[in-house]
Amino acid sequence: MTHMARAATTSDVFNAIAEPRRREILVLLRAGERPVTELARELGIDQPRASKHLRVLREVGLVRDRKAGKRRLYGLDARGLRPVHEWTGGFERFWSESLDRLDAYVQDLKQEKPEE
Amino acid sequence: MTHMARAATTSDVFNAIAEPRRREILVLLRAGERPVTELARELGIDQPRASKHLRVLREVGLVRDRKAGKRRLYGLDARGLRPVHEWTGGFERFWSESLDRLDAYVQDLKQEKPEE
DNA sequence: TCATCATATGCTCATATCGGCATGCGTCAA
DNA sequence: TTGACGCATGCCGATATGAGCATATGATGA
Repeated sequence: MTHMARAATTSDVFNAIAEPRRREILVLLRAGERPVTELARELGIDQPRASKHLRVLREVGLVRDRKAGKRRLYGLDARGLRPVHEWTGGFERFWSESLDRLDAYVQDLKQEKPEE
Repeated sequence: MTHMARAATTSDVFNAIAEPRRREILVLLRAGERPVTELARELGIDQPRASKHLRVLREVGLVRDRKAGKRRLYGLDARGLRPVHEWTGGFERFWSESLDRLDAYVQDLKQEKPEE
């Protein structure tokens, strides 16, 4: 406990979607529920890997699963993505409203003028 | 090289913002440029840590820096957040348009698996 | 009960990080 | 030139993962 090292990630949506495969899974699930095997096939990865990614997604609440006979269907529950969308949205004015401001910024850089 | 292990993360925006501190830094920078020392103080962390996080943010292009005399001012360049905002936006209909659909879904769950 | 299909887990290896510290480097002012 | 100041890095320790494989668990139907 002396060294805290990493910050325990897999229980937070931001980290869950930091994994490319997991983002792919979420995208695939927009088309509807699917069993692990099919997802694995569509992603081109083996079943254990797919299951593990799904587990992470389930733990953060981005997917839900339900048994369907011998299989287990995974479905999307995108509500957890809303906070991410809103957080990034908080920066919208910085990328839309100010292309000119960015230009000005670049000008400042060139002039090397101190300010604050 | 037989084992690929992890997928090289810190060169992608999704991973950059998966770190809480880094998100805090971006938020702070919305108020304007700041030198590392000040950011560190505002975050309550030491300077080296702040510098490292800023480095990651710089590498993915979310912040820019410019020398200002003895100091180095870091500024926000949120353009890189736009893709994240748009990606999550692609799931918007799944969290807004269908609260009722979700309810129905939950009902199904309860009926098939009445416990746990 | 048993064979089989569908999934979830357990383990090991190789890495990517993050936190802490100590230290190197560059800039400015006296 | 020298010393203080502001930052960036290097290194080490601890740990979270992800890939790969092998195997345990569950559920189904004969």
